[in-house]
Amino acid sequence: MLDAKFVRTQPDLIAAMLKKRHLDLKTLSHISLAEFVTLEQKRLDLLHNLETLKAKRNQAAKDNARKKSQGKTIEIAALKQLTTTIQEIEDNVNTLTKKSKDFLLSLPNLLDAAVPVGRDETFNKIIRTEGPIPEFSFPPKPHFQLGSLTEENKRAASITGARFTLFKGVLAKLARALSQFFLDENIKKGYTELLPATIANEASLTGTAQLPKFANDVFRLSPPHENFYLISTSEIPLVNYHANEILNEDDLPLYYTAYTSCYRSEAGAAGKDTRGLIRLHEFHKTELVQFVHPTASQVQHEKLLSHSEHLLKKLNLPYRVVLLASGDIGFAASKCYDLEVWLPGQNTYREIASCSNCLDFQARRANIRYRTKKKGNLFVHTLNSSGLPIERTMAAILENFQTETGTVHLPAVLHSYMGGCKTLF
RNA sequence: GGAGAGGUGGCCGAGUGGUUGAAGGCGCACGCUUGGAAAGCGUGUAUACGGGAAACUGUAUCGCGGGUUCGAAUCCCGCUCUCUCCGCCA
Repeated sequence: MLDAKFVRTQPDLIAAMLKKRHLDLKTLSHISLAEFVTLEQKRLDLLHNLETLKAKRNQAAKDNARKKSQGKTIEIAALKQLTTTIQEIEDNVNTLTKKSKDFLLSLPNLLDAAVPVGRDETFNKIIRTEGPIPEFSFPPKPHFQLGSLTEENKRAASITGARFTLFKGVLAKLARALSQFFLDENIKKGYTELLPATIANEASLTGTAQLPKFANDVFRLSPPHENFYLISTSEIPLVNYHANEILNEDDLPLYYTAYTSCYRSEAGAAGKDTRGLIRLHEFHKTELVQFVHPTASQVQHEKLLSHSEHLLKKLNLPYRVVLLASGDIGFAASKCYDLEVWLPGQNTYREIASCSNCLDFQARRANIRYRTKKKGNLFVHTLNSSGLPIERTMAAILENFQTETGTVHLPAVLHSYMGGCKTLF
């Protein structure tokens, strides 16, 4: 969420940001920027009016208290009328305040100056490419044709449905090994491990900005549990871990990591990536979240990126770093790097991690501040990155390290996590 | 699921209708004291929004939302969370 005062005093900057993002305000909100500015003006006028009347009432109540203690009579009729008037104006103010807040919640974050301007992902900027692309003496297969994945996917579909998966034997063990490996490495980098619930409430999803705009992308429980949602990422519990808190300035930065299941409805993705492990309704992911001092967030963003990259490097997976364009970047992010891993079976790079600096956008929504000695309580900056998703990493391992006979050589760092097993299938 | 108790500032804790944004304590900051430290003494110490160049000032906030009242931390209703006991349960 952006600061109300900022939006009403500099609406042109908001308009410019929306244009860069190629977003039409009409699709976000039923009121325009100009209407918001007049709405705010009206709200502040009424608020001033209301506060004057309340001051009058408070003074009268104090006078009455004194009179009563002196045994004098109290004049009530006029004050009764005053209370009625106050209630009417207060109702109006509340209505306007809610409209104003709804509008602010529907606005995406401001963009960093470094974000490439462009309509879609074709404008993303490739920052660097890491690791040699493997060469095969045979046509490399897509991951879903390796091992027992085809068969297990059928079973998963019959148990649940499309876009669900199931692992058996060594693949189940590989998933487990990866989760342990990721958590261990993240802890080494200074992250504190959390194991949160994978259901969160409406306030938490609003805090990280999955709500109100992206309600279609998440699974919601049925009544009477309609205030509960399945988390689409553990960023939700990790960021909201400190919701409504005032942190110590000296404690920043705070690092958290969690391995959880993640649930996504993939509402707009019909027909895309229908086979294999790339796009699932339920997948597993280890996530990285940082709460940092505003002056440090640029530097921390690069550091966070290096933490995600570290995992890919340890696994010897070839990847590239991409800076997302204004039309492709997420709602809450002001600047975002994607890590894209090489998938030989598809002869392309695919997103495997998303590393975002949200500035104070989420902190404002979730009310996460830090205490300063001189400047009062200020909003922290939040950053998040994948560290890493299990299924997409498995797909990358299977495809990059496959052999002509169909076996797969595991990266050395996983051998101990696999109980000494070095080759799959 | 049943019964009960509770939610007050950074923390602990008083307050059951009236100049209470809230006693007292702890913590913290600054000063005095000391060779130095501790103790002691003094002063200060919530947040948000609005107005003001500033000093300062108005409003709101005692879990959340409603209600009663001239006036609510205090009374009433709903919700929520925590704790204790019972039941059930991985």
